[in-house]
Amino acid sequence: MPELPEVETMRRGIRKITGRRIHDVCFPQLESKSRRLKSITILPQPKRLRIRLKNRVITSIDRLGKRVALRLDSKDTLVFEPRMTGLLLVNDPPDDEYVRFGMEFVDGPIRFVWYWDRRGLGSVRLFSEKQLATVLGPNQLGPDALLISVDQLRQRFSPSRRAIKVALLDQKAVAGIGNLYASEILHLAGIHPEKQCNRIPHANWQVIHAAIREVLEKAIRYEGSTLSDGTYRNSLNKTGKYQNHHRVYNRAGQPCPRCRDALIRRIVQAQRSTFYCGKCQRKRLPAKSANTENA
DNA sequence: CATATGTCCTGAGAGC
DNA sequence: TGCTCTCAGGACATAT
Repeated sequence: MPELPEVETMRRGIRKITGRRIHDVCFPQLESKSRRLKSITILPQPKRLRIRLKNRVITSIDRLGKRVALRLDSKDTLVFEPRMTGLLLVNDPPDDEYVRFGMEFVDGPIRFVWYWDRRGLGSVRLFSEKQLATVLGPNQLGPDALLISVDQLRQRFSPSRRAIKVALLDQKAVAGIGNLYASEILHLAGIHPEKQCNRIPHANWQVIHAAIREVLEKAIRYEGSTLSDGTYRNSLNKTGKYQNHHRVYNRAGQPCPRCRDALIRRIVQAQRSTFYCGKCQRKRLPAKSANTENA
């Protein structure tokens, strides 16, 4: 489930192709005889895509939320969208049916970049400048989770009646946060995932903002999370390490790492699992006791 | 308009 | 053993 940290790790893993010329591209899945898998979305059609990519120079590599964007000297942008199981792998062509797309480079340290995708929910798409602006412009994608300011966060979230966990997943509100990191962020911030945005006190947005940065930056340092299915890998096909630092995700029934007392709970919000500590993340503040100063 | 739900896809694992 | 079923959650389409 590549989210911001995993996609940022992919971007860094291929950044040495910046300035390099695409010698050729290929579509291994389409060329293999295995008709078992559905094809991923490739736009435009492979034949036309190859014409527009061949001999183009990559001028820069950006991340757009959970997507990797290669800017070309033609002003086109090649966008990889991994969704659930997509990966960008470097060199060693993995010899299996899930390799969907490849780029070859003649010079530089990286000879090949591969787009691999088991479930095939992801896509490889080439956009003109104009297309990119309409498909992935500021109206479709909110500020990046690592760049958004406290005020932007508050302005975009606090009017909403949605639960904070559900709102954090909305890429139009803020780009890059997915199901795993939303739970992690809210646990660090001490906010109940079902708390409605419009009932979150003004000052708490600063806490949430800080938690977003802290969780995502640490996850990037550990090169993302490889879950028990082992799917996610960095560009060298190595597992991420942040799963060893998860506070709540997939830890239902285990003691909360903060209070070391209550057990992590799992609930479902918008058909997705949410994990939290009922003690550290209260929906309402504990009732004030009149007897606390009794001595 | 805001918000909620359904859909796609594959492999793993459960249950019988 | 081998079948059916459920689940995982990215983004988007459709419904309320």
